[in-house]
Amino acid sequence: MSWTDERVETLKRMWSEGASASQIAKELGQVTRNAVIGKVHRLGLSNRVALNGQPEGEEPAVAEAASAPATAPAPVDDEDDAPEDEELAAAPEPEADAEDEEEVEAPVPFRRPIIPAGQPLPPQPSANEISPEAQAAALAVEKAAKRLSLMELTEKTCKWPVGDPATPNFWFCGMPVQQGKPYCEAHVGVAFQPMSARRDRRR
DNA sequence: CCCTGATTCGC
DNA sequence: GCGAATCAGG
Repeated sequence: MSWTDERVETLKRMWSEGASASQIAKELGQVTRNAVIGKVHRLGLSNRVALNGQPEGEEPAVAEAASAPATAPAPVDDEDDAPEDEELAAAPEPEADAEDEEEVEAPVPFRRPIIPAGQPLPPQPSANEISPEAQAAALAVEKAAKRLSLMELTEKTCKWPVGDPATPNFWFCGMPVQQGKPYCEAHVGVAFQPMSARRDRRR
């Protein structure tokens, strides 16, 4: 497969839309994400986000606006090609944690100590040693959790158990796991408490 | 371990 | 020009 005009166009479009190299590669097919990245660089449309200004000497310099007297048909009134906008290229940043908590003392709603058969539950940290922040985060996630059954769990779903396993109201969180962890971000937060944080937390 | 883009260099 | 291998970061 070679870089036909059509494929290059698709590449440009998706890249400008913020798609990752691997996503683009999958869409195009027959190419790897490395090929996509390489092409992106050769096309000169690299840095979607301008974040530099450091050791490397030159870089901004020229914007060859009219330096293409070659056989290239002059693009007339296209909205295309405007490499001058330095201010543009705002990276979509879906990071938004609206944490409005005045009462950090969460009343610990979960935890149902009644064990059906006598087998110990998985090492759920007792509520009194979870940091309030982590509790709040977990609580928020559990409200929006996917509520998966055991059979629906995969390597990529949060395996945090919620509820009493002996009742129909038992389910697993199911949110996207944090890389390498069995839980989502919020539940990682309650599962892995730093020693310093859980130290001396009275009930 | 999963992913991201950046860079290098033989082809 | 191309892209696998590698690097560097999250």
